Amino acid sequence: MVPVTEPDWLDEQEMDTWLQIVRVLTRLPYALDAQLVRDAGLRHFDFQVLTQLSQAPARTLRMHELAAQVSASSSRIAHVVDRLEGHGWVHREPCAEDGRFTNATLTDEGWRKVVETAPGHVATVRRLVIDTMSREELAQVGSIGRRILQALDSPPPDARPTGTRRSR
Amino acid sequence: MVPVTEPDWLDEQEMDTWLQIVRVLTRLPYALDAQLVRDAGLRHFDFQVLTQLSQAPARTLRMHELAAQVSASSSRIAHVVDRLEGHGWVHREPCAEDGRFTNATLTDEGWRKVVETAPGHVATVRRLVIDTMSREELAQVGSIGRRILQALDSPPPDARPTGTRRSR
DNA sequence: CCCAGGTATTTGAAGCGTCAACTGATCGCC
DNA sequence: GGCGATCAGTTGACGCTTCAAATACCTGGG
Repeated sequence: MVPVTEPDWLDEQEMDTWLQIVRVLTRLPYALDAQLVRDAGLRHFDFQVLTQLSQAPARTLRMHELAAQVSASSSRIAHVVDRLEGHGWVHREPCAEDGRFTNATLTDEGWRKVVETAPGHVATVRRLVIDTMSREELAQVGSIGRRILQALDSPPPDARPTGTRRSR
Repeated sequence: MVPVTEPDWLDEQEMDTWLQIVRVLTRLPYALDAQLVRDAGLRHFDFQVLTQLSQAPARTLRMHELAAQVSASSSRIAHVVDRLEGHGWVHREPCAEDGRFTNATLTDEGWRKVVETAPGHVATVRRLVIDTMSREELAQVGSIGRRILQALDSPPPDARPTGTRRSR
């Protein structure tokens, strides 16, 4: 019987870095939400949705495109767009050419909301994140982020092609 | 009237890095949860709670200490410990010396759960994060993480010392 | 022309986190 | 010694996310 998984533990430095990351993962989203809720009555996720629409041609995207751009499930997007539509910031309309699609469009009111909310949000992002780094660090973090996203996209080596589970 | 807030926009590189960070912030927690739920029926946050207890003297912490160590509100901790207690992984007991405190203790069963869950989780953390970085990058990310946490702890310059609210 | 299969989206229920209100217990001050 | 202040913790309601199931529409094959 093969030794299933030698723990392959994190050494001190690895553990320390991981700890910082977990803390940032926990607290940063909370802080972003807090600022936006306080200043604009908006969650960070909602703001991302509005922003994506504001940058799309004709301020319009199909639901599944929108979902992909903010890494959300279609169900989450459906609920969120419900809410945003309720506020009058987004308008939903079935696609004329292909009835399977639904187009979400940013309304003028939604556009105004984005414009008036953005500066405060950017200032927060600067203060909490961007301004804590030098130019070189900025580039490096960008690059590391891309690698992590790539790892997230690759299937775990666990998605075995039958009986090829590596014993690590 | 003072020019309210010059937008101070993010340049291309800053925006790119921020985008990567937002994506990681969105997707990494989801992936960590997914692995733990799949392999151990546990959310990442629950695992953090169990881990903190497992490392504490006598595997015991007061509720508010536990909360602080995982950056959670006391209310969240109360709910989570309810759940964990329901699984028999944690035991709650009012502190004998000072009736205001409640001690949360990791049970033997909880200890076993941590021990059997940890290797798979560590492997995931390695694959998704740690192994995407060189040693130097690891140190740098740790340091940047610390700076971001520090920024999260400092009050926004907006916490005005009376009548000094900047005009936004 | 109609049906099987695939894709896009919505819906509703269940679970978790947040917030505000509340209970209990200790401390300090007169 | 009693009373307000403060701190620890719990509770319940509400909102958001997830998950699974349902709907709606198109496409290709017989």
